[in-house]
Amino acid sequence: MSRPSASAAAAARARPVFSALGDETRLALVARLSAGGPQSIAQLTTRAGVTRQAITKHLAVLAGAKVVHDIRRGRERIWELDPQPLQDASRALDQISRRWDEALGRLRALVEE
Amino acid sequence: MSRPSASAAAAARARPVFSALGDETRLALVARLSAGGPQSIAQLTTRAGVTRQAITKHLAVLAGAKVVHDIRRGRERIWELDPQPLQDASRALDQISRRWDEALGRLRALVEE
DNA sequence: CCGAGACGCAACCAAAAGGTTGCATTTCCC
DNA sequence: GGGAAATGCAACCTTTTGGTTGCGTCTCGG
Repeated sequence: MSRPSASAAAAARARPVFSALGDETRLALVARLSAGGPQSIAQLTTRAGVTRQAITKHLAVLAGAKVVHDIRRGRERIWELDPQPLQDASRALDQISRRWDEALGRLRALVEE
Repeated sequence: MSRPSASAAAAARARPVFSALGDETRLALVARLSAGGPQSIAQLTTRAGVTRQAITKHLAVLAGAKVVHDIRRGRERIWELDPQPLQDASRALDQISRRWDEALGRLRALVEE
């Protein structure tokens, strides 16, 4: 098995992703990019409820967490989802749950012995 | 299959969890509870780097996201992990990744036709 | 060529977050 | 009984966050 700190380290690495997805606007952006594919800032701003500049800032935060990346094309900037960090974060959460189950099992064994 | 908004709704429900885990101290608390089982505030404060009051506040935030819950026992308050919301969040992230793969596939098909 | 479309940059602002200190309470246990 | 342990409550402070407005720049297309 893994060392005690293995899942904790994985979670720590995923922390920027959690932080980025914790905001409602940003999570909506990710959902949109996930379902609608690569889109420009102007496109992502429509029906977002906030200014284009706000969207730009949010995209920068998401990019900082490696959740999205941009591709410049002419006068526009296309943003695309990066699924890998999301997968990693997903696995990290799963490991935390599993580790808890193990800890619970050990506790029960301790009580019943 | 699910409707277009299915994974988005799941993600939206998981947002409080992401928000809660986005903080370094809180993520460390979750990791500790996950690996070490139920613990009191005093225990969780040791080697945390911040005050007991700060820990108390963080636990309140985690409780708000249903990630932990407390059990009062005598003069102390035991905090325990709640794995279900973490599992749900994990699945939500997974679905976002999958949906992106589908969208990518449709895009490629569109280009190559 | 030149107007409109798509962005970038910077200053500024109000609210929320993270943290601390000080003091009151409740519960153990010698 | 009484001190120490474990917490709760509240006021206060600083930094970060999310958002806006204003203006300049680059690019496409008729």
